Amino acid sequence: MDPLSAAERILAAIRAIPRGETAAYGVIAQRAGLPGRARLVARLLSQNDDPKLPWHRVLRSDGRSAFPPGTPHHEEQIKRLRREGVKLDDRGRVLAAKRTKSIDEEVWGGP
DNA sequence: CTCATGACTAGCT
DNA sequence: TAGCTAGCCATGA
Repeated sequence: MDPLSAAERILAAIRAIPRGETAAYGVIAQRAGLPGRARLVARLLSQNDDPKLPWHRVLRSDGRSAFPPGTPHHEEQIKRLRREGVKLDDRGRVLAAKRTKSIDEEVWGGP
C-alpha cells in the first residue's frame, strides 16, 4: 500500500519548492504521482491550514497567481514572492526562468 | 443518483 | 495576446 496518502505526497511536493522558485499546480500533482490532478492540488491548498506551507509558490500553468488580481489573497501571494526574490512582470506574471525545473530531484532526491 | 462548483490545463480561434 | 471550450475530478447539496 502507499506509504503516503495522495494528500501527503502533494503537500510534500509543495514544501519541496525551493525558496525563490515557483511551481504550477499541474507540476505539483505530477510530482506527487497524480498526473492530471491539478484541481486536487488546488483543493488541498484551499483547505490547508498549515502556516508553514509555502502556498504562495504555487501558481497556475501560465505563471500567474490563481487568485483574481486585487484580492487580498493575490496581493499577499505577490508580496511574498517578491520578498523571496521572484521577479514578476507588469501583469503579475512570474518570469518563466524562475519556474520549477527539477522538482523531482528536490522531492525524491534523485536515487 | 444528478447537478453545480472550484487556488486547473491544454487546445483552438 | 486574449477569450472560449471541453476535459478534469473531489465535494457537497
